[in-house]
Amino acid sequence: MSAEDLRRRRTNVRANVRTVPGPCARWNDEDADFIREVLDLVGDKWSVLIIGTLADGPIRYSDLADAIPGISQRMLTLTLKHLRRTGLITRTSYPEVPPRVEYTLTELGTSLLSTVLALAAWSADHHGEIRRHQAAYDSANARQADER
Amino acid sequence: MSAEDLRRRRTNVRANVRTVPGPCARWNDEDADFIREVLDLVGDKWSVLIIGTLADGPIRYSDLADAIPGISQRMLTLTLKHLRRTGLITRTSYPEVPPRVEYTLTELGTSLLSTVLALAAWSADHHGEIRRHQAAYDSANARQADER
DNA sequence: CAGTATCCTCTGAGATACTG
DNA sequence: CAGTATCTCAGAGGATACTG
Repeated sequence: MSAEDLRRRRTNVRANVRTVPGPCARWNDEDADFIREVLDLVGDKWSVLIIGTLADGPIRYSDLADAIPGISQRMLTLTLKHLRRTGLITRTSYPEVPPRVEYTLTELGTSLLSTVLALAAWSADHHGEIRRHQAAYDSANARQADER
Repeated sequence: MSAEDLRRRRTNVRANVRTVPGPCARWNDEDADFIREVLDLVGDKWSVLIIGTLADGPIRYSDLADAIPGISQRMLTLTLKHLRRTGLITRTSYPEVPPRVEYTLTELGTSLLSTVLALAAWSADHHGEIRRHQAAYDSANARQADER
């Protein structure tokens, strides 16, 4: 299945159902799965940060830890395993003393990175707007709480 | 800050640091925050599904529940609140009997949707490749477990 | 250096029951 | 219809200590 198909397909499914009884369209299970798949991949706290760091070229475990403030060894190791299993990164260990291990972004990983960066860019672009909405929403809620 | 800046900025920061002591670049805190912000927004289990459903036009609470199989009332309500607070959707209640409430995607929400759909499309495109990597990784691990 | 192994906490999310 | 109120639990993630 191709990229452009996704949007088209869901729209079609929706349209089909809508013409039958009324408004009650449902997600195609497969489409929902694709969303779950990416979220499972990049929806966690560290994956994107790691992938972004690897974008600058191969890097060692400890340098990775330094580059990503706040990550615990446990989470670093776990996330690296996860990314490796998915084929987004590769691990190369050099039999030296002291041991050296480098992590590298695969082509698959690079292709994902650019898509994810678009998301971060969206956030950067609309950050102000979002903050304004949140503030408005919160103050409206505070007023409601007062009235009670 | 603009969309194109994001990539450029991080690269610069990285380059600056790299020229000083060695490889030990760190994420700019602000950039990492942008990533956290989107993830907090769409990284959960239901947000994207809801946004995607709203893309077809305003829809009522109960129709939303039907359109998204598996979601609980609690999660639907909670996620709707979250999206509303961020300004991605709006809520309009019509004072009728029985009550009618419609949720509508804002422009902000629409702009996010298209970006997120790109991610889903990526998943659709690389799904096969990912599955192959996972299978390979798992069987390699199973062999290791046997050898022990 | 590059990880494991444990323990612990806290939150995301489901199930169920109730209400304006 | 469109929610709210509780209870519950699994697992994501942190802290700390240990190891090939």
